[in-house]
Amino acid sequence: MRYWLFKKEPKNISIDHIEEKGVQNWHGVRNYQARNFMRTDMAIGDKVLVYHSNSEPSAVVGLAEICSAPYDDVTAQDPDSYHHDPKANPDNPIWTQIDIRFLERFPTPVSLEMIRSDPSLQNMLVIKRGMRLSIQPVEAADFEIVCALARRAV
DNA sequence: GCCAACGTTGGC
DNA sequence: GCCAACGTTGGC
Repeated sequence: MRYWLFKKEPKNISIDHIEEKGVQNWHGVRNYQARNFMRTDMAIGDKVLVYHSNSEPSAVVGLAEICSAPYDDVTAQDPDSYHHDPKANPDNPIWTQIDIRFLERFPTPVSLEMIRSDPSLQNMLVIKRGMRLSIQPVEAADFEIVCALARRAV
């Protein structure tokens, strides 16, 4: 099993949305590296840290799991979509999405600052300068540490 | 295939 | 809202 961090501004998709819907399609990814993670490296059951970016504070706020195979992100073909890509069409959908299932909301969100100040989490991609990937692989050890921090009672 | 210009991301 | 850092685009 692999571990991932999915980043989104909460005004687009938040842990509230994911909990409410139970299953959330993760659409709107328009970066080839992030797309290729979905296409080739993810499997059903992989665990996903849900991260709120551009937030107060930006933080890992919950846990989900991959619950579908990758499939076409048709919002790319919709001229009215915020995520429209004029190069995408049914013969060449270009972009991919995947479904995640809500598992848990963390009692203690793990903020960027907490990750940055934890000596054992210094390899996490999310704190790397200039890191903008919206889908990032996470090491198993880092995943366990983040979950342990997040599940502490406040 | 280089690389400058541009648009976007996202922390602050 | 600012702006550093990055990915993408397109002229050459």
